[in-house]
Amino acid sequence: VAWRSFLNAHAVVLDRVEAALSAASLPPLAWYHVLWPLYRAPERRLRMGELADEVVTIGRTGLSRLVDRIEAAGLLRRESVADDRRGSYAALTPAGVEMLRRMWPVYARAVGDTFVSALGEEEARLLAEALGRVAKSPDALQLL
Amino acid sequence: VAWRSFLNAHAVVLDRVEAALSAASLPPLAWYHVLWPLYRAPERRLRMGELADEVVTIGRTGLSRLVDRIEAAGLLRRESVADDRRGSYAALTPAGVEMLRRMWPVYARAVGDTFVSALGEEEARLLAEALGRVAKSPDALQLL
DNA sequence: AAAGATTGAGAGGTCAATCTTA
DNA sequence: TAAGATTGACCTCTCAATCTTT
Repeated sequence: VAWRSFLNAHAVVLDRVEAALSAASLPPLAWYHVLWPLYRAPERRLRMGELADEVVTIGRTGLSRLVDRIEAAGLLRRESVADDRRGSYAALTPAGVEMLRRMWPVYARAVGDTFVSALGEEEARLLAEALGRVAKSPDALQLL
Repeated sequence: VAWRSFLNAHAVVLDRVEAALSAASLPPLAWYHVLWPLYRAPERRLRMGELADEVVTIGRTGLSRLVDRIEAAGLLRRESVADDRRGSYAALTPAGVEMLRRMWPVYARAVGDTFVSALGEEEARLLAEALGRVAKSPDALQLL
């Protein structure tokens, strides 16, 4: 029913987005999902755990490896935390900011063309509100 | 905006679904996505290519491997095609039908609890219609 | 040569165990 | 002992190459 359309739409739009990024010789969408929260953060850096909470599409362990790759590409670097020597920051570099600037229009255009354009203004507003509720539904973790 | 809630909702609901299946000692959702189209098909079987078109969340190559595993579990078997010796069917077995029966209530309940329950009746209808349009938007594959 | 499907090599993900610091 | 983060072993997906049949 509604769930089916939801799954299909997700698959279709993501395919188009990745294709658009790839066609522009840009990194995959996951990189954007990491860089963007860093850009918005107070000092343009976040602790790994905080970052993991933002990047909903990947687990804490996968994030570690992903950050490895992005760091190797020079778009962020790890920094140690002053008052807690266990933790580490992921901190955006200037090259990372620049990459965000290049990815954004491609990402936005792909989503606009395939997703937003299929929705009316009013529908988009309604959908955002309804789906916001989904994300906050109670845990309901009564196993078995 | 709306897109963000969409991505979050997708991640949240899928997590819950996989957790519910796993807690019930059932296979992952992808198996359901393969078995269900077979169940609906004329002879409870489809050619690999047709099946790949139904299972939107995976590519043709990944489907080959996935079908390997499901076949090894005895839920389907491959059959040769009478008039085209290149092709092969994936055909549901009785054990496959039984597995669908066991997965369905768990899957439905998880989606119901996290997704449907957060939407109103009217919203669900609207959403299905709007997202249906997304899946059918034109290809727009003017690279670069 | 092209179509249907699978396979080898490699990229990227998870779970459980580990290392370090609190 | 527990918390923050990473690593080792393993699993699954994709791309390009392959095999078979048309």
